[in-house]
Amino acid sequence: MISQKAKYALRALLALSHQAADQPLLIAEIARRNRIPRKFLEQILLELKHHGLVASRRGQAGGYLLLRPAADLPIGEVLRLIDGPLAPLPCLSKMAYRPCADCQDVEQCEIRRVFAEVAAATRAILERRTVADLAAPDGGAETNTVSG
Amino acid sequence: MISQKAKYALRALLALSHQAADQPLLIAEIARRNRIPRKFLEQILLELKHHGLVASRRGQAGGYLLLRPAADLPIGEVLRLIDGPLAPLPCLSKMAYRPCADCQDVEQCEIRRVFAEVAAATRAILERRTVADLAAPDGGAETNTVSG
DNA sequence: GACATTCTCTACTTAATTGATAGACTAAGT
DNA sequence: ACTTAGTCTATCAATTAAGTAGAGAATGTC
Repeated sequence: MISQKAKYALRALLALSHQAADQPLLIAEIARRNRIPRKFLEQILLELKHHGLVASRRGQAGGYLLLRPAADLPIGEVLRLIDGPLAPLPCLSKMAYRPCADCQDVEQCEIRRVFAEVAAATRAILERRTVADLAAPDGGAETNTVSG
Repeated sequence: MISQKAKYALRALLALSHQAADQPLLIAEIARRNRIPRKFLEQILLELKHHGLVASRRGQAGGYLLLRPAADLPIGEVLRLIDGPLAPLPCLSKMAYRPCADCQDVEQCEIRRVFAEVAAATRAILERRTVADLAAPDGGAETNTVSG
């Protein structure tokens, strides 16, 4: 299960993606539209800013802006920032590799092999699908479909 | 990430799968071989028993037995018992469907669409791969490969 | 330069979950 | 009756999840 925080982050980024590049969106506005607790959203956006996904301006006419086109922002990247590794086992994570605490030889781990398939499958989806894909209207035209 | 408990459960089931059908395996033995905390393993096996995956005998020559051939025991079934739904969102779970707390219309949820792909992909793997697949020796003969 | 606006940062809280540990209890066999 | 083993319930410490609180710092307006 992805966390509530990650869901909020994705929805916030989606909201920002609808915005013109010189029209920042207020935290309060994003929170209101998406029914996200405002103070919680502040933290989330700040985190996204620290990781370079969004920018912000303070004061009058301030708010948040997306720093990349939504189509260049994979869902997987957002999830990694917020929820940590996509992989189902630490020893399968590309970005945050860690041998599992309890198996002494990673290569010999029986469980690893099967979950490597899962890791590959989810990566294939989450690194291809972007925030722009979240916006797809009626199941129709998606941005990055292989078939189209 | 799958839980430590689920890893233990899978390893325990794998250990049981190597056993003859009339030769129960002791909790203590499974724990020792797989470096699983013994009392924790007791709970896990009990849970698996309550869900009908294994049987047990008490007293002298007691221990645990697998109730189905390992090849009929999908990894996904074990994970569901131990870690809960496989789906990345509650509203995508087949076994434990729940609308997400914060979106009022499930059909309209933007996030849902992309994660439905993830759910389908992981299900495809975890419902096909079984405990028997964990045992596959050197990357060679697996039980359920589509290609072979 | 006061003032309102809006983001920034740090700390805190509360509840649930994870990964265990403890110990009394019950059944089976000898 | 005694030993061997599984059964059940409670408890615990650490971590995480989700959210709240509030002081502070930049920015623009009058």
